[in-house]
Amino acid sequence: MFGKGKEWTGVDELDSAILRELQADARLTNRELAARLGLAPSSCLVRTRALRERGVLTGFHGQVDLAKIGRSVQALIAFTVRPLSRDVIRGFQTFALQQPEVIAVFVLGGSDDFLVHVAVPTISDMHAMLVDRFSKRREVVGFRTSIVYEHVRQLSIDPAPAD
Amino acid sequence: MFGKGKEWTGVDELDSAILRELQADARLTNRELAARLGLAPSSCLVRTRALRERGVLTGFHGQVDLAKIGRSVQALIAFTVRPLSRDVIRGFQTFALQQPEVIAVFVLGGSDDFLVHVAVPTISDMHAMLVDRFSKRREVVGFRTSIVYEHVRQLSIDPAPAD
DNA sequence: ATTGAAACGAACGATGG
DNA sequence: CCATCGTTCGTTTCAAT
Repeated sequence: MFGKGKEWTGVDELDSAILRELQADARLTNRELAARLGLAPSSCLVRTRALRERGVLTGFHGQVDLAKIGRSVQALIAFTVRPLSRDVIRGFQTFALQQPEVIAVFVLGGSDDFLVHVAVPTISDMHAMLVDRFSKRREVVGFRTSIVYEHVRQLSIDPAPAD
Repeated sequence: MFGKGKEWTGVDELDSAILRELQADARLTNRELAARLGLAPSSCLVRTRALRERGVLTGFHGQVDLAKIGRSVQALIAFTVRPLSRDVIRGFQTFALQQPEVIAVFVLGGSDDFLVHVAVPTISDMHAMLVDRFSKRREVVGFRTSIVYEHVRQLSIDPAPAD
């Protein structure tokens, strides 16, 4: 009927514009945002708040340059874990997120079970992390490491076009 | 000598705390941030500005719930491209980032050359994107798609501990 | 839904401790 | 680094449309 699944929440052109601007710069003042949309600050505030309350906007986060905080080496590590039960998945995920080197964890379907994005000062820190902590976990039956030379994110993700 | 490579920029405990708070909530007011650190607002402002000017803090970004903007299906796609020249790498990366489904691109070393994170409304949109656009590129010699069931990011990344 | 006006709070530069 | 003042600017509420 709507073609977007049950999570679809009406987001009109104005909402989209708000999302676009705030994804690009979370510190835009409400006045400036309103001015860019040709809206009164009060109306703009109502819409932005509604987007947060509906859970469309989930948060605002500062970004740091990893190299400048002493984490120049990035990698993606694909893990296979066994047995593939809910408990094991949850346990590994929790463990991974507790490691200070870990930036993000993807839970996957396909040939690998997890992809873990890490940032460390040097290659030997990565080796130490893998052999001393990750491969000591009993559920880990294998992993493959790929160095990340570059990581670029989209400045802003648009809502999917209406069908 | 310093063990952190040439990008190392002195970040003390107070700076770390600022980075931690602003990664978790980019919209903290300077006053509130200062209060949490037990610092005067004026001093806090000086430090936060310095972190931006030194490029340690690179930006502030709003986050959206992908499902709520009609992009419920996420995947990671590993691409192999040939020949592996600078121009080809740059060209593919630029192309990928222009696709509205693409959230992020990783340039890799190892068995795959790129990892592309995408979010689409449905599986058939993903299929269409791959066959109609990505696999038409001459440099693409192969790819593997893994579904993303979950994607969790660390709330805050700490500076690497001093050696 | 959107608005304007008014009250409140925050940012910021300057000064001096 | 802290404190305070003063100006400017932003936020938020609310009655009205």
